[in-house]
Amino acid sequence: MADVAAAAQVSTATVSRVLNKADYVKPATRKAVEEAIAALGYIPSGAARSLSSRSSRIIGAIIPSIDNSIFAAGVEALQTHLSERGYHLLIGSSNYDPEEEYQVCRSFLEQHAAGVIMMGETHSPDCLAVLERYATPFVNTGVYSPDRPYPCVGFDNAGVAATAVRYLLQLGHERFAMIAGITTDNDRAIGRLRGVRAELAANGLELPDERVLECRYDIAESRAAFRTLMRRAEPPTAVLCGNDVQGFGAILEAQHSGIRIPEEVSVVGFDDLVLSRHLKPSLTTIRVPTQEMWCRAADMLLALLSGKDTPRALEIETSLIVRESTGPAPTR
Amino acid sequence: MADVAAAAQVSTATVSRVLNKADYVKPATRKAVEEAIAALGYIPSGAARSLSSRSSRIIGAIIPSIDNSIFAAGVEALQTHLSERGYHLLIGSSNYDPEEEYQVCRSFLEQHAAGVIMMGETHSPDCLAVLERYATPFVNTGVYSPDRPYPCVGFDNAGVAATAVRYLLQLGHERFAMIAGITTDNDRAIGRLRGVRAELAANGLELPDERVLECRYDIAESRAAFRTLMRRAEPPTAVLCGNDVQGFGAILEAQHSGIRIPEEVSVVGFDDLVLSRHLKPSLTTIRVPTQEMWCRAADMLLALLSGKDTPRALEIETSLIVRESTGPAPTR
DNA sequence: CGGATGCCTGTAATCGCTTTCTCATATCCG
DNA sequence: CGGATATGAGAAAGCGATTACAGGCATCCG
Repeated sequence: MADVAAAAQVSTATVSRVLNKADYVKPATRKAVEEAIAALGYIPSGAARSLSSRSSRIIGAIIPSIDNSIFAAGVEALQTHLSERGYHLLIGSSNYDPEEEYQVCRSFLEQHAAGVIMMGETHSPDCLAVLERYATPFVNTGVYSPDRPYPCVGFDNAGVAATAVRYLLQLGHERFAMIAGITTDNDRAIGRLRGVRAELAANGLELPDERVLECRYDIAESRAAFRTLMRRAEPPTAVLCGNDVQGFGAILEAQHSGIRIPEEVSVVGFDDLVLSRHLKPSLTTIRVPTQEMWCRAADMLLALLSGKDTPRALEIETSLIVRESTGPAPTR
Repeated sequence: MADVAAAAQVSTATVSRVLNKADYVKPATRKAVEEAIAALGYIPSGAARSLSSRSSRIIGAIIPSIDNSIFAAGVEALQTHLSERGYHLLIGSSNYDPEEEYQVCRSFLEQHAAGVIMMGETHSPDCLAVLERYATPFVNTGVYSPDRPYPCVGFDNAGVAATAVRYLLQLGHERFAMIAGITTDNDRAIGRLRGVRAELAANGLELPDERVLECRYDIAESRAAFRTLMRRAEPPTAVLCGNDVQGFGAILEAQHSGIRIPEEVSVVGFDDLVLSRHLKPSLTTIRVPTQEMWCRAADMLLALLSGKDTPRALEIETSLIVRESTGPAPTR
């Protein structure tokens, strides 16, 4: 920076002013500084900046697993969105484990992250405490809980899952099953399962435990789960999946074992991944505008950072996309 | 840090020594400091550290697009691998554009990245220059060019693609087509196409331009490309895809338009994504151990950073995975 | 025409750590 | 037992920015 200042015949304070677009700087001076910067190929030190300004342009995002289309698409959108606003994205994955999430969070704080975006609202007390202690704002995504004190951008997983159930009820289904995500420490998975249960209960139907199989968002495991369900004495006529990947597992397993979808059994996914519309049969699912969700979460976080006032809970619209994998309940 | 030092009744220099695991510190003193750190919930400032030590624990990775399973899996593995070694991963995407890559690279340098990992070996001169200027080592992944001066971890795209061609030739195929990735600024896509062309030429066969369709790694575009190829007067009996996603497009399009794979046409992918084994027919492809590739790239970069000596070019083993999507050439 | 005002720029302290000296103490050996 | 050698710990100088604070110089107005 001293070199730039010398080259432009100004002080480092002025260079700093030019860099930060603030304050008064005479156009001619500004130009001289900018030319010096370009000529010297000067890149300001982010470390020094954040040290001295007590703020950084780094945002951390903690994702359960990047290796899942839904998160990958979100991270991609987030990265682009942030970089357009001059921020950098630090990523970490928690593997759905609050303790790992806490560790990642600490490492973000170590890097002076200005804010953090996390999935869900189930965080370890330590994690919340350390964020609080370092006065670092955060936003929960994938959930919508206006009554809770934490900023969030997402939707009501239970309510949305209930929508899918209502649609299947209209089609005359009565024997339901669910391939759910692992519910341990995963409020989204829990919410979806709860929503399904509640809506069925409201219609006098039950979802017995043996009709709920939890598995990871993994095609092989989901295929196995679907196979297990369909081999039961009384197989379900409708299978709700916790996520599209599980829906893919169901459809692919059906293709392999000759089960006809939707004639024998209807399948509904959740997320609307790109592949869903291309499979045969295509997958009926809940569309979640992932990219938008992450960008809105970033916006909210940036607003929080700059002290702008912003709603602290934002609901993202989801919609049921009916495709080929669902149909009327088979008549026995 | 001063608080910690005070609590442990030592100087900040000693706290620093404890933190950096170096130098001599009496076990008792070390323990006192560690307890003080834990008691105060102290998190050292990465910015101050890198400012003062002129080195950071940040590695930047520039990926063309995170929203592609192959990169997502790689990034996931990379993040985990680095975090186990005390490093943080900064990510950026280039959209296959060298200029964007350069900008991302600059922003990494701004954050004092200790090293950078990039895809491929096609980088803008500016990018190379700035990395050089800031003495920041980098590793190219997805390519293997032992003769070039830049560290790389990957494989010979042309050579590997040729393997797939040889296999198809053995099956009696003579009319080939290729759904290639967009070759602009993408040396991997170029290499694969070149390898296919070369191997065919070596066997007296030609791959005319009208039998090569470039499209993005996107199911919809690949479906369209496959459809176009198969509607030709003389459709190919073997279609090579630049990537598994394009292979998925081919298989899914075939499912929809009633084209029988492999009876009418054989399809080969590249990468061996998870879905490949689950589609029906399952996709014959080249397996690329992505996770391993990224981890080895990280290892090489860390070795470069610590001055350890390390080979500067590492070849990753790929293998042809024969599945259901390929078979003998149809007899006319 | 003098002082107030506003615009622009410089000086220097500071951010939280690392690291080089420097020095005190403990250990060792002949 | 004395001096050389390790070992352990502190003092203080930066690292490269930001940001009060201060001050110079036009401009403006009474």
